[in-house]
Amino acid sequence: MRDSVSYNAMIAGYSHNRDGNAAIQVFRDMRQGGFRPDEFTFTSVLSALALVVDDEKQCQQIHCAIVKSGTLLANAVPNALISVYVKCASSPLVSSSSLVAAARKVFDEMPKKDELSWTTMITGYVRSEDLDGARQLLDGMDEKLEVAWNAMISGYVHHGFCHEALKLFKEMHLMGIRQDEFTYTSVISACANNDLFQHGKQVHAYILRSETKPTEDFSLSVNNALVTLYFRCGKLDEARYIFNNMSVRDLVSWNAILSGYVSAGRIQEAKFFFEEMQERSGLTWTVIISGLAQYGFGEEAMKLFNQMRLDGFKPCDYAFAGAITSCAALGALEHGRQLHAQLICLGHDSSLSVGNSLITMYARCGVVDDADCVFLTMPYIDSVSWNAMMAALAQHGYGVQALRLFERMLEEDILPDRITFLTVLSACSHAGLVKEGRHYFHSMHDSYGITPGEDHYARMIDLLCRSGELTEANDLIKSMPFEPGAPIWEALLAGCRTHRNMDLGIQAAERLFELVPQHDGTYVLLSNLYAALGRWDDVAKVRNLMRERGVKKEPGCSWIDVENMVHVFLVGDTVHPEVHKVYKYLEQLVLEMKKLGYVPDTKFALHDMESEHKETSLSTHSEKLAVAFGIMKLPPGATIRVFKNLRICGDCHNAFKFMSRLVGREIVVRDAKRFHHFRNGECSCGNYW
DNA sequence: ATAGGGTTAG
Repeated sequence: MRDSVSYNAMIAGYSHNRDGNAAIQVFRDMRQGGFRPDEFTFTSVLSALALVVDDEKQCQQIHCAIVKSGTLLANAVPNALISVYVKCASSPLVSSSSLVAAARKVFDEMPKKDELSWTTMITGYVRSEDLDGARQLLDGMDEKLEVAWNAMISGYVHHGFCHEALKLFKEMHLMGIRQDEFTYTSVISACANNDLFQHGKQVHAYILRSETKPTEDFSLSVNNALVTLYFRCGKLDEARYIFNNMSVRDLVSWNAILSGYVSAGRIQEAKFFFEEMQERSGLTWTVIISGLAQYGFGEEAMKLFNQMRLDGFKPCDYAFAGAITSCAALGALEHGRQLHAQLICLGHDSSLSVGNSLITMYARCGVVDDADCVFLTMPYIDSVSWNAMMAALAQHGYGVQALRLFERMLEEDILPDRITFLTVLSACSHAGLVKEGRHYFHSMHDSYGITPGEDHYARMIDLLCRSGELTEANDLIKSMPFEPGAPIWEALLAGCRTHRNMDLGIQAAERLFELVPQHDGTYVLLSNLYAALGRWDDVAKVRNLMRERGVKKEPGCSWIDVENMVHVFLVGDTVHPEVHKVYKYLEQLVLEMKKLGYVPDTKFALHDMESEHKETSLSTHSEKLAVAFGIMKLPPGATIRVFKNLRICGDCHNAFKFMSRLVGREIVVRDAKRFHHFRNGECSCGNYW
């Protein structure tokens, strides 16, 4: 036979071990056995219920039982009851407002509220996003209760009201309320996340002045927040200094220094710290994976994504987004599809960042339709989604559709940002929409108050140059409120090459030689400009200049995904195991293509900067090798998707038109700038690239 | 009962 004391002990035991359901079951047994629950029973059972509650009825039932038992007068019981209502309110399945109101009723009826009552109630409002409700309660509180103030401040920070948080922080100081590490860390991160670096540094100075005797825990958490603050304001050395001088570091410290270096683009340092870490969390992996993906280390990112799983971590949606971004960069369509399928199984596919990265992945792998499908089926979208989808259309030459999407975005009252306009301008550029480009370029400032940056000017100049408006482009450069940098001159030089404007082209090249003497692109463009005019002596001069200055041309490199394996070909490749078969096959193809009227562009062969030797035949271009390999290996009718690190060569572009007709297949080539879809002898870029 | 470390778009 049990007595009520042993029931209480069992309930408390299960509850302590976080087994809420078991505790509740014992509670039911106890009541069926006719035992009267007392205040100790209810405090245990309420903390058990808080672990599993997801339904308003459960709250009401226990509330009712408590009222009947008359235990509401002991503060521990109503406090725990408030806490259950609050927990239930933050469950996604219920409407929180009535639950918070019920909690508030319990709170109001308490004759003597204690610190816990106030804090729990205020946290309840914050959790259910009722910041005004929380604030009213805080303002009506006579006690100087720092925990409640901290909860309020962090509530403001998490909901983006960082200025309110800072105001409250000052007020707290003026009212002489004790401030602790919770206060400081919240305020520092508010500053770090909202570009309020001056405020952040003031807070730092204030802490240094005001602190009496910092405990170990105080220093640890405050320094963790400070490391992030200094990274965000670009003071890498100061962040590192704080980290180095910390007497104790925990996982948060290491993650802070890791993500600091990642977001500063210092991948080498990030990798170093990642390797050094003794303990890692899911977040650690997510940070390094997305960092590697973003800065062009796709293979490494994928490797770590797999390793993360082997280490027993379940990747969160952000980690998946990083892996998907890697697939986008690598053009690993099948792998990307597999990740997508896994996400659907895991139920993560409604995540915003996953959806956004999928749009980009499908687009950068050449299948715009699938990108569009993701975009259309996402349950929530934000400006990133719109930008990603517009970019997808723009890269594939669907300029008009991209602009139509932009107009729809405006109709739906989504505010365009700087990236939106970058995308809009490149959509115009890829599709030759000069008039539209001019209009949007002006409207970004006039209608949306966004000052065009150098990158916007560069796109605009690119657009003007492509359509032959070199004078207007030059005027635009002169009208810029800042000194033109490399991107501007590059756009101008590229345009001059297309339209054979020698004077302007040389002018641009000279500026580029000053600004970025080691950049191989300048030499290539200038040499192409000379070649276009038949000035072979000058072509040779540029080559010599390049050699003298020790500038190396980045070798052309193309790759193709066949059966989930990436096959890489370099220009004039001799490394790929099957490359000799590929050369033979390509020769046959060229013979057949000549019958259809293909004439190899020999000018290109002689003066192309990509080939080391003038005699080298055109067929050694890496994109030709990769496409030929694809035709050999992929099943009949399958689309050939090839990726190239540089821009596609003119002769290859011509050759692929014939090839697509000859073998009756679609050939999709992604080069450094955009996509080319070859189908039935035509290219989607309309020779405008 | 409150905090400190993150992501996707060009």
